[in-house]
Amino acid sequence: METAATILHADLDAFYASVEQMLDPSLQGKPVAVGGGVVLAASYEAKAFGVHGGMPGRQARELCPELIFVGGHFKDYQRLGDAAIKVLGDFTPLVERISIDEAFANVRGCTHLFGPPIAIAHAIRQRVRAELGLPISVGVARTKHLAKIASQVAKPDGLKVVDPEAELAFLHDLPVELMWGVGPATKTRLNAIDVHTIGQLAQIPGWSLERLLGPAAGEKLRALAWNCDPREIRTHHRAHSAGAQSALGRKPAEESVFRPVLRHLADRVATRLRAKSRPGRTVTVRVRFADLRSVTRSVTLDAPISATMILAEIAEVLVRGVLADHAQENIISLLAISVSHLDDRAQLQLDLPFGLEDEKRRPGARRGMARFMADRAIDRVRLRFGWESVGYASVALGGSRSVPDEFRELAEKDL
DNA sequence: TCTGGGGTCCTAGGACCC
DNA sequence: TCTGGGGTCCTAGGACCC
Repeated sequence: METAATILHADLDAFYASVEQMLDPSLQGKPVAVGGGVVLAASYEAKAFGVHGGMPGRQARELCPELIFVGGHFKDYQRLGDAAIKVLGDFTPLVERISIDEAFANVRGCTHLFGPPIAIAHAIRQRVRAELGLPISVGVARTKHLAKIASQVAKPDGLKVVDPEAELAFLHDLPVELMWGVGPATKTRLNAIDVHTIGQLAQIPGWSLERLLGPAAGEKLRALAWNCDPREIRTHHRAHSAGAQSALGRKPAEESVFRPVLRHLADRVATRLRAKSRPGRTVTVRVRFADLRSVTRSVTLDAPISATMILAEIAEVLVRGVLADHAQENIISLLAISVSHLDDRAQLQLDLPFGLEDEKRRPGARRGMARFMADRAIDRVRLRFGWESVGYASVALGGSRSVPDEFRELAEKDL
């Protein structure tokens, strides 16, 4: 654990919206929303009206009549997000990227080159502003949790340093929902016992907190409230799962609906698994009904898979099972496929065509090999001619998707 | 206020093994 | 042989994060 405040948390402000304002100066100072049907990101001017990410576009327009919708320059988001994180990397190799627009860094080892952490934080903000034209907030503290909270407090376009001597004084006045791990449900439970600040949470006896929130969450929040955060900067992560989902609006729960959607989802997921040579053993599907309740089904195979059609068929069997168990539901609003238990072996390997139940142990090697070769061929064609040039179900779905695939790709984590 | 997509972790019960 | 304990894996659901 660090003894000095050398952990930085850097977070680009209203990232997508800021990029749009930078690319088109006429948008500066104005309420901007990226997206259309759904708001993917809102500028600070739009947030002042109550507009926020995830909100339906219609509702956003009602809150803010002069709201300007822009299409979204997804390639630029990726490029500029990478460039901003790279600025951190110019100071230290100890960088942990959290998402497209956010990262931790530990500057403990480079202060002799660049000065104290506050000077480095200042330099990072200036460089991102000068070189990329984007506002970025930075928090500096002794722990990741505190650095993250500091950057939230610093927003927008600010810098906040938490001195090691003043940590609890800083932390305990803040509302509990600023803590990492306190979302709407936990906030409601804490508020119900009259806990509103992190300081109040810190005063709750451990056993009481664990009874309220469960052993893991209780212990974790109590530790964080007393600023015991042992987490180190981790420079490389391996993903534990990969998935894709698609909101459907309201569609009948019929094969003609779910089959093409599942193929498209399986295609997206399996292609990523193959690209990283990380097949997985557990297939999970999620079906959301009209009332937004959702049900999951999963199966764990004896061998990992990454072939598109095998994944699609297993997903289909699972979805049929869900629908059979909920025969009274005839409208579905979302389908999802996720593959977990990803193979950790680095080397490339062939897919074995395992299916469900009795198929679980039956090789059927010829069918599997044919599918594997077909997938490889499609992967190669796409590499040269683009995703839409060939595929199983993309054409059938073309255009009907609510969110552009470019946006989906931004959210994908490296496997 | 129920709206999009890609992830992580925790819980609880059951099966199974030692 | 009716009585203990520990560990691992699987499944389903929930909360949370960006």
